[in-house]
Amino acid sequence: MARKTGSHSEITGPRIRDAALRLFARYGFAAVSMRQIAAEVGVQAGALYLYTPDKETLLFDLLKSHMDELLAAWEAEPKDEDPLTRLERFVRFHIRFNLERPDAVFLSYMELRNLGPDNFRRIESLRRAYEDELETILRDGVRQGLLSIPDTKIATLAIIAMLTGVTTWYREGGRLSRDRVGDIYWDMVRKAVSA
Amino acid sequence: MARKTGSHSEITGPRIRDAALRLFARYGFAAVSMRQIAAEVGVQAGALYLYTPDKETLLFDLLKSHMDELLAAWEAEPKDEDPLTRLERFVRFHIRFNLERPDAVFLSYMELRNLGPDNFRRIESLRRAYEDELETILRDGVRQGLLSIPDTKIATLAIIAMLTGVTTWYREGGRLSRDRVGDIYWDMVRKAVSA
DNA sequence: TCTTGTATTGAACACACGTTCAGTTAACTT
DNA sequence: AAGTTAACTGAACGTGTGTTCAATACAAGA
Repeated sequence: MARKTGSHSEITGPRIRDAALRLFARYGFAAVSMRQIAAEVGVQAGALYLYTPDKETLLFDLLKSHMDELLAAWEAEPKDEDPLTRLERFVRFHIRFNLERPDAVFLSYMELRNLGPDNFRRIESLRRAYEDELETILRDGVRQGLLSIPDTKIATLAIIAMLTGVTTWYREGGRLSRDRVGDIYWDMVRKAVSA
Repeated sequence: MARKTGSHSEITGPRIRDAALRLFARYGFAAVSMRQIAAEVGVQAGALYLYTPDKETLLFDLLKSHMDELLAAWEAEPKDEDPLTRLERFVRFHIRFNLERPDAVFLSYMELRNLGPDNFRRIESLRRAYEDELETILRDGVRQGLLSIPDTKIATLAIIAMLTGVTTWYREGGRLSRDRVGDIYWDMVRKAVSA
């Protein structure tokens, strides 16, 4: 038996990535076997190797895609003049983007250690590029006297950690809408860095 | 060959826990084998089972001990009257305590998913107890008109996420002392929740 | 010095792992 | 209708997994 009716590369490839993302996020990279991923897709383990050279590359591609999408989506946001408006946009953007991809966010913050040194560095530099976007906003705000921040680098990391934490507790259909969550976090961030 | 000179249960036990904590934090629970832990201690894998019934219980004991220590250490802190002073104490306490145990902190936030349902619930309820300590402070502050917080539950989680994030970037002997880090975060937290 | 009990070894168990590949089938091309 | 190719199977490879346990070597007590 081989090649079931109606199966194609364009379908199986994404399905493998989807299954891997969900399983890695739920159980951890090392705890998930290639056979589990294959079973989820409805295929034998060997077939996965038509789509990825090995397991680590599968993880890397997921992380890389996530970071690329994150940076591209932020680039696509309108560019405001006022640092305070830009900061508000960043806060709401980060929450919205992360709540739409909780699995990818979790992976990105938890499974970097399963990457080899080279792959690790590539993801890290994308992450730093994203952090720099926020820090630039904060620095501009300080320079214009709109914000008061003892250390913009730490403030950057603190704000991102705080915002990213949303994914750990937010549940769809819960007490609060996404917009309301955005309002609440923006209130805290704005006050935390205000002059 | 068996039982090397000068080895005792009181020594091997803690050494196993130390090695397991370090390895689990660095490589992840599932990625670390009992043989690796044993090798770190200088013992054969079978010997570990004199100290733990199985691998998951070893992880659980590490997480449980960490949470117990965390709650006990917070209990031992002076109890202030003023909510603002209590909040400042909490912020500085959390940073100080976590920076002293980066491995245990990392484990506690990353490897809960490797616990069975019962063990998971036990750790979760300890975590919730700790979060309640902070939320009580925030609520008292709001009630006395000292703080302005749209949602104390979210503020609790946001503050803890922000503070815990310190362990991901702080390096001993780096640009900032621990006290300075405490100052910076307290500045941000105070402003974020101030009336 | 001899006995007793504890800490540890080392081999074995059954199973699961990531990965490879010759073989097989369905779909596409001509 | 025949030939070609892409998609996938199923079995196998060597290695590693958590865990058990009889055998053993040391330390302490009498």
